[in-house]
Amino acid sequence: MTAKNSESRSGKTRDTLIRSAIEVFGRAGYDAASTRAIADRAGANQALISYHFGGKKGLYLAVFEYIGVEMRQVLGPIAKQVTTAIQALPAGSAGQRELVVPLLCQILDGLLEVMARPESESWARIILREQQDPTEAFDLIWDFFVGKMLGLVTHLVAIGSGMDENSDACKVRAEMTLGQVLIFLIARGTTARHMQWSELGSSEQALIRQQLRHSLERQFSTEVSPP
Amino acid sequence: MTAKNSESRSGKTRDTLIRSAIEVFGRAGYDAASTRAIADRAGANQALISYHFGGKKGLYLAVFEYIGVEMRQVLGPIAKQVTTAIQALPAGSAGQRELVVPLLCQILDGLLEVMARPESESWARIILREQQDPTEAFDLIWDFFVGKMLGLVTHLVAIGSGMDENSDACKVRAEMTLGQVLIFLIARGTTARHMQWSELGSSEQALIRQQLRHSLERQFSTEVSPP
DNA sequence: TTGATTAATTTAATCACTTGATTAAAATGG
DNA sequence: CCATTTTAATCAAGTGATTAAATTAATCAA
Repeated sequence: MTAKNSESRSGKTRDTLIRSAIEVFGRAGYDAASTRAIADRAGANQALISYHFGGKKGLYLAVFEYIGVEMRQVLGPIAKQVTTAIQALPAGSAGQRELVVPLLCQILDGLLEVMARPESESWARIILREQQDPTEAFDLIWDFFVGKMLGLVTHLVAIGSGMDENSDACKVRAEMTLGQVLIFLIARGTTARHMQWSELGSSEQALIRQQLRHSLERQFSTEVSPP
Repeated sequence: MTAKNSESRSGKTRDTLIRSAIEVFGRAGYDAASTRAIADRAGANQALISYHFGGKKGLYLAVFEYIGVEMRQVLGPIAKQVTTAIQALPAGSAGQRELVVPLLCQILDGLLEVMARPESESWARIILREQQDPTEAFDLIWDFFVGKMLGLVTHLVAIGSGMDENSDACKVRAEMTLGQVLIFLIARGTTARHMQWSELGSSEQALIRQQLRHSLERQFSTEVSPP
């Protein structure tokens, strides 16, 4: 196989096409995004999509592969950090429970920051669309993004709430926790009107983080909760 | 204007087309949904879409009008019930604060129930899509669905948390609260894998409601929260 | 109750246009 | 020179919209 590195001529074209495709797919959705629009934005010939990716669907998959790699680079370190922080303390210890809220904040803040970046706004849109009708493309990011991050959150929620990590109740609780921050990425239309925010800038993110921390502290404080 | 009631021949055709359009738009999205597919599913001629709605876009708007009416019928009573319950008690009273969690549950349970119904699964998909790129169609449901329901939640959160109802912090908190339940409607793909749920049936909804209540009680219990 | 008249509705055919993919020729660079 | 990559032209299929003809149902006169 010829090198896919972005140094070669072929590699550069692939890169440009993928980057353009992320924008167009994100804005229009898979079906409404025309290969011509993608090629035009990339300053490339339309036929190159078939040549390099085998077709529109191939390009779409390449986009998810690309996003998966980028996402791993940003969220990977956070995931590792959180994992080691938990494992550093004995399971069930009070110290571990005290870590739950700050670690949850760390994960959710990272998620918010990554997905709210102007560059990755298209990511969020693409993933959200795929989310509603998962195709094979979803597999390319599920393992890490959802599997790993959601798994970590579930683990933390289990520690913080005393629930069994493998119980449905705990998983539900974990998704609810994620929902508290994801809502701002998903319901941008509503947020824009409700808050009269034109963008999800740093000050808006700070406010969300602040309220998120309050909420998490209330939910997973170290006091015992009623059975 | 000739009657639009579903008794007349014209009215029946309009009704059938709208119902079919909800399914097709929901499954495929606006662009990917072809007028022929909509007409076929409705057992009608494709040209009738232009005749009755002026075109594809007109049909799309009619769909939102339809959804808006239906949603009002289901959520309207809940909204009224909650409003009167709050107003029955003096503002700032302890009794009012005690109502916050049950009333929030009532709203969110209603939302979950409505949007999780098999018939309205398509609604959720259409609204979510529109949410990401709001067009004029969004206006047809914003006022009630988001404006009113979100407004009520914001009001309850204000009472429960002691925040100023008009502050950004309170609005953020309200959206976070809604996010806890909406995530299950939005991230079906993730939920399906994480929980290994094939549908959002009554037992699944019951589990969500239960955890939701726990979470809300922790967040908005009557104890004073730190400033 | 008839049968003709008329407007509203439905149908089939066709319009110009865009879609994703393919092809053969041209260009590029090692 | 030659393999790789890019280009322009073309394909069949599908798009939303429009048209004129056909059908339906209601109205009025007898």
